[in-house]
Amino acid sequence: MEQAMALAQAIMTSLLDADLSGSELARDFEKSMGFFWQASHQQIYQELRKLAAKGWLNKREVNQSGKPNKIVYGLTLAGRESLAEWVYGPTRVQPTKDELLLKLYNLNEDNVEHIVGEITARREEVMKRLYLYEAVRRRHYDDPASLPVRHKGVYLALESGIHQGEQFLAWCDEALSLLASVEKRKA
Amino acid sequence: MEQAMALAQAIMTSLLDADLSGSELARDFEKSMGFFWQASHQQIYQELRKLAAKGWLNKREVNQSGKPNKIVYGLTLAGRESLAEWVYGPTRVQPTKDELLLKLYNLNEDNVEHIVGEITARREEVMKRLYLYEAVRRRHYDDPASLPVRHKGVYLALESGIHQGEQFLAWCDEALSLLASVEKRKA
DNA sequence: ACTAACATGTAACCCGTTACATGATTAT
DNA sequence: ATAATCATGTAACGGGTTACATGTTAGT
Repeated sequence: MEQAMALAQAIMTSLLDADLSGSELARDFEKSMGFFWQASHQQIYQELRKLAAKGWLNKREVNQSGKPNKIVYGLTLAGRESLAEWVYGPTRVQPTKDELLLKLYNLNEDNVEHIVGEITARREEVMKRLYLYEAVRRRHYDDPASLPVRHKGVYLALESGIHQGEQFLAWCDEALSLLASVEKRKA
Repeated sequence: MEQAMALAQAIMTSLLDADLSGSELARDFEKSMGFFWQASHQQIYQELRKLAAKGWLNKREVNQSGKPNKIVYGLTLAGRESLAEWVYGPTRVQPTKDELLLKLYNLNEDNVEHIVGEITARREEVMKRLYLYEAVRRRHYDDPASLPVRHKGVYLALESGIHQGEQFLAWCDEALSLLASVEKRKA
């Protein structure tokens, strides 16, 4: 039934604490679990319909003042049970595909400069996201050991994102310093 | 023309140094660039046909003693030029989707034990790959600063994999130590 | 002969992306 | 009115995965 990457479970997980509409979910994916899961709104609306048809979600329309109505989805009991079971199933990882690393295999005197530029730009992006994550950590997860169990899990996921970011910054610095010598030699 | 992740360029990059057959490419993807790019043999055979049709690769059959014949592909001049241009195009990243992090959002007293088991298993896997990468580094990239330009790029890609692995091990340790307290409290 | 490994494929299906469409509300 | 934003979709396309198919060589 579930062959592909678990978008269904990602959505249901987002609904653990609060009922959300499609557009809210799409925004949530960018912010909360965005660093290890992404989905477009088209994907989400489609999946929501499937999940509702399976009886794992229920839907209700909500009037909003100043905005068009939204359709809010919530987990059913069957949905919660299915999600709880899913945790014991096989775990898949879909490793990163990064064209930047591929480009590095094609490095030469002509394109060093361009690639150095790309690395620099990526470093900036990652640093910005890292600031956000660390702000969240400081605000909500100051004392991890005292958190309730489930929040410990969320904290660890966030930590994973922070570690990855820091690792990437360190790698960028190493790369830029190694490539600086190439650029000089070229000049 | 090229909308999706650059499998075509990944293949052509693998053919920069040596001509290879489909099955050799499939094996190469697992070993050399496997940590940031993966492709099944079905995907590769299909893409090879497209690339040959475009005139970016040429093919020739090679007799092997003790094995069935293989069809070896090599870059044409047009292929090399197209690859060199591609480096200046936009760079896409397809971030990791990791169900383990998603499962962490669903952490509770009942499943902690299972999740701890999964983290431990993943730690083992990553450590094994890390040993391989570090062996390669020690053997071929002992003195990065003195490498020819393109090998500097390959070295940096490898370094990226090593950094990621080390970061992941550190994260596992943090996670396991935080979750150990949960398991004890449960007992 | 039979099995196992190697090498190259084909076909069906589904997921995810891209592009486009529709209606509601607010602001100017 | 018109433009801009929000919210919810539909449709087409292509890439990737899964399952299956075919032939070759080596070993027993």
